[in-house]
This record gives sequence, C-alpha cells and structure tokens, in this order.
Amino acid sequence: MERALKAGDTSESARQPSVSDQPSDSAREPLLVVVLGPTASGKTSLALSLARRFHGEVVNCDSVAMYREFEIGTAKPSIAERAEVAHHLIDCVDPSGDFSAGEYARQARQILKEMVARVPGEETGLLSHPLPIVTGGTGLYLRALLEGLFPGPQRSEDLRVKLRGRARKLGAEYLHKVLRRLDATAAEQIHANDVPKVIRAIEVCVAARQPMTKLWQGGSEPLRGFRILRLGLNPNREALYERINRRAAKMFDEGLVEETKALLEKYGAEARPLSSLGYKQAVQYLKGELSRVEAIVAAQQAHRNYAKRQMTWFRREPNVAWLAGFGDDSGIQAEAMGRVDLG
RNA sequence: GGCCAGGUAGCUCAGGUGGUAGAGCGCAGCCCUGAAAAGGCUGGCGUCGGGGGUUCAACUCCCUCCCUGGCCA
Repeated sequence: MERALKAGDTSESARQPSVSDQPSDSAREPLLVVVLGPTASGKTSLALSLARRFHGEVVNCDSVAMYREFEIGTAKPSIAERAEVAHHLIDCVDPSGDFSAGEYARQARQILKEMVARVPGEETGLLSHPLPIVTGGTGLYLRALLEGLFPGPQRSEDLRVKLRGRARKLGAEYLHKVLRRLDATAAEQIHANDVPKVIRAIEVCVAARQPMTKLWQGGSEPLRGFRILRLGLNPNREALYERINRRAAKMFDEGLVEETKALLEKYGAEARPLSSLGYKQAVQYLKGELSRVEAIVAAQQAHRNYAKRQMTWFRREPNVAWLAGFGDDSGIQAEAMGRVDLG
C-alpha cells in the first residue's frame, strides 16, 4: 500500500525526511513489529504467538500495565507467559508515581536500540538479535514512540495544580481566555471544555516563554533505523463488545475489588492508575457509591467506550495491515505471520 | 372489583392554557503533540400505549379499551 501523503505531512517530512520512508535503505534495517488494536482484541495473544515463532521480545505500549501491583484490571500477560517470552516496560512504574508519553518514548526507544544491538548468538546461540514486538492500546504512547513529540517542556505539577484550581473557581472559559492571550492558534484548536489540554498548552507557553504552536513547528524526531510493520486487530464490533463485557465481569469475579482495596489502602485514592478502567468503578463500589452489580455494569460500559475511542485513534494510524478478527484466533495469527518479513 | 399514580427516543425521565416534542445516558462519527485506560466535540433516533370523538389543527381536551405500579376491598 502506497503511503498517503497528507497536506500536514509535507512541511515536516521536507524538513526531516524519515529514513523509514526511503525504501532503498530499509531492506537492511531491522524489522519492528507493532501490534495495535482496541482493548480485549487479543493483542497479547497475537504478540506471544509472533514472539514464539520469530524469537521475539515484547515491548509493552499500554499505559496502565506499566504500573506495578495493578494486576487483575490490566490484563497483563501471565507470569508464565512472561517467563517464556521476555517483556519490557511492564511493572516499571511505582503506583504512586507519574509517567508520561515522553518518558515512555525515551525508555522504549532505548530498549529497542539495545535489543537490536545485541550480539547475535551471545546468549541464545541464535543467528540474530530478537524481533522487537511493540504491543499495546495506548495510541498517544505509540505515536510518541514512532513519530516523536515536539521538543517541549515536561509537565510542571505546581503550575497544573494552580491552573486546575482556577478552572474550578472561574470556569473553563476563563482558562481558555488565558490561553488565547498566550497562543491564539492553540486556543482555536482546543475546545474550552477540554481543560486538561488547555492546561497543558498554557503550561508549555509559560515554561517555554513562547506559543506552543510555534514550538510545534520545530517538528518531532521520529523513530529511525527500523522497518515498521503495523498489525492492527479489527474484530467485529459486536463480538468485541461481548468479549469486553465478559472480561470486565470476570475481573470482578477474580478479585478486582480486593486488589483495589489493598491498593487504595497502600497508596491512597490519588494514585493515578486507580482512576483507570475497572479500578475506578471498584473504588466507587468500595466507597458505597455503586452497588457491586452497578460497578460491573459501569466498568463494562467504560471499557466499551474506551475501545471505541481506540478504534477512532488507530484508524488514522498510517500503514496498518488490518486483520479482521481476534488475536487469539489461529487463522489471524497465521495471517499475521505471513506479513512478517525478516529480510 | 374500587380508588390513585403512570404509560413520551434503546434506557431513565422532563414537557406542553391544543400548533406533530426535549435532557442525560446509550449508540454512531470525530478530535487528540509529556495525566491518554485521561479529556473533549458533533450527530441521527420518536406513528408522545391502542381506538374513537371535539377541533382548521390533538402528543396535549373528552370517551373508551389495554398495560404497569401502589393502596383499599
């Protein structure tokens, strides 16, 4: 499939031609497989089957699976699976800590670099380095890894707390007006109600002392040195929703509430991952805001809504080889393997 | 059997001194440049329980029937 060049791409690629866009060099570059798709579509299964077949190692691209001690609600690969296939960037963040797309991109790129630089045969006796398989549903992290982010300042929690307070007191419109003064272009693109994005934009302008959209013009640093194969799982939606419903209910059966209770006691309600899918509803149940059944129904709903947003995001992703089914389906796995060309 | 309340969007419900109706959620589409499992934007959806009557016009008034819930027998 020929890569569609969008109007927005032109200026950036003219300034920073990406090596991966030049087919003449790419044959020599190592392959990077990316498995993407909505939650519960079977990304983990597909990644494992590919890893077994091609001696791969998995690099997680799922924001919540990075947190330690969050197990049941995150559907991480099992201990046995992780013993069989090496996994990176799982259980690498403390539950009381913060993480970000930029930090993810930095760490993931480092891991990928080290993986393909490993001397063939050193440990395993195999003829080449392992096949890196990036797997996950966090669209922003994936974009940060593959396309890079603009070279902007990292977040400032102090400033954010202040701005959040003002948004609460004076309203979202007020913050948006502040942004309009700092960066009119950004204000046009970000809806006033989208407070987190408005806050991030203000933060960038203040820290960098120039408009955020001007910083954007500097472009970003895409990942170089890999031929990227994007495998996208696109199962039938009705079937996906059914699977999501079953899986979310199963999480409660398997002790999500108990796990959440322990995490709540240990880290407090402010711990970021406690507001993620399933955990949020379990917390509401523990606080008595929802009955157990209501919490399960709400968790199922939230997962379905999330899956839909993920599909919208991934549809835009360039050069995706779409697979019409679930990743645990052997036919889909075979189809995926057929796409892998180690060169 | 009698009395009362109610039957309006897939769900929960609002509304109208008669001029063919709304809100939230769902659903669908979309956005996204260091909180992203977050946050936001947009959109269609109805024979207003059935049947009669009054009226230029009924979802709204009248009659009747059906259904649901409660109370009394």
